[in-house]
Amino acid sequence: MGWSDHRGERRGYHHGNLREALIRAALDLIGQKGPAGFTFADAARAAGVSSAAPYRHYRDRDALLGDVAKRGFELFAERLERAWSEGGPDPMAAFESLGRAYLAFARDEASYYSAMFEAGVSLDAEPGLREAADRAFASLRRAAESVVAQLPAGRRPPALMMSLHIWAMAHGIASLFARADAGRRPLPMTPEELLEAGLLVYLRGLGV
Amino acid sequence: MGWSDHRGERRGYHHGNLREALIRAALDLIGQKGPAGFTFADAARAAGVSSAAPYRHYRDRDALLGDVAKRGFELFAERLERAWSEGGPDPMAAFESLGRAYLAFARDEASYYSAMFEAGVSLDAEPGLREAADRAFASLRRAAESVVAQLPAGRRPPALMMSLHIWAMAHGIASLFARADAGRRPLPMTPEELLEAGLLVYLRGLGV
DNA sequence: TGTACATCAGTGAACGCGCGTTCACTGATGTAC
DNA sequence: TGTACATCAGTGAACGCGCGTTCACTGATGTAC
Repeated sequence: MGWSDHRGERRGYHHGNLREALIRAALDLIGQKGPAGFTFADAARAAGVSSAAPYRHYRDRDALLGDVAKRGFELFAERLERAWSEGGPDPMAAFESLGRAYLAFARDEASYYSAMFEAGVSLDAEPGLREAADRAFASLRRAAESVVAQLPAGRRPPALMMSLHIWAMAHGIASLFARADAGRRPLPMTPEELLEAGLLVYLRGLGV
Repeated sequence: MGWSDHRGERRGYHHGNLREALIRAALDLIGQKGPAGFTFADAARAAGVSSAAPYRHYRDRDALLGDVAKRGFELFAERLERAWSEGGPDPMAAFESLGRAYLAFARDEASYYSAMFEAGVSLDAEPGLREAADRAFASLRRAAESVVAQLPAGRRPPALMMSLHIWAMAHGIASLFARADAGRRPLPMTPEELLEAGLLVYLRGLGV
């Protein structure tokens, strides 16, 4: 922070916020050309800095990408938790809200989503990455547990399995239909409606 | 074909089967380093040929990748159709077989699956690509129609929507859990069991 | 409050490397007669 | 069946380019006294 904090402009010899600027540059470039479509040098250029400067902050391009993925999962977890909002006003409404938040994130933060799920970043690549990913998944799991708890004791499916199904369907819809992936398939409904309908059918199948 | 057809060995000045050799090289390299992890020059090297040779067959790396994706969809469609085997012996069994075939393809032909869904290849990149992808999807849709037809006329969900749900769940499970993606999440069950359970719940929700 | 000094976060020049691409060429194949 | 010739599918040398990476350096910041 400090003197270079206004709209990210350079102010002198030191950038002052290069780490953040590199993250933003990486997100921009992912948005333009996909997760494989940029280099360390590109990121430096986009941040308005010499090609040697990024080495003060990241070991290499993969470390930068790993940090982007980590921040993505942190943001994702926050968004999902907020949407779930502790199950209120009632579990079904919270559940729908969670699903919409999932797709909204995949669309609005498409570059983050790409770095998290499509860039081939290993969860062990960056300290804290796996924890951040776990935290995001925990939101889904908590929601599943809450729904399961509504069922009579004899007919409760395993909440873990249920949350994996929900995650798979949401991720499947997001990556097949909800990305601006130039040339994907036209749908008879929006991805949000598709996911909502899918989750309703699934929950009915569980007896909810 | 002809004189260089035995196990792909070079036999003289002409390769004789370079196109196929480049495809195989691309698949190998995707398997080793991911869809972004190889270059046109790498493919030439792996095929045992000078770096100028591939230009006789492909405009550039993207054209090669596009061809790989197209062949992948063709193979995928065949496998799905064979698994469905015209709905026999009964629709539910055929349905399960289809699901297993989906995951088996994603695992056994991981390089093809990558080129098809993770390499960012546009469906318009290569003539015939979209048609091949449509044919694969048509298998899923036909299966959905067959299951829908078993329901009483008043309670038939749209088969297109149903097939999109099934595709999304299968793709979600394949890409989140069934890839050897180094560092993914441990599961309480196999991806096949997870998909089978998910489809059963979903179908029960439809009233099947 | 001022000064000296350590540390931090940049610069810019340099390098080796491999990629993409073109080119004139050449060996092998196919075909017309 | 043999020969001449067109075409095809390779070679290998060359090039310009941008990337990754290192290095000695330097300007700015923070802090001890």
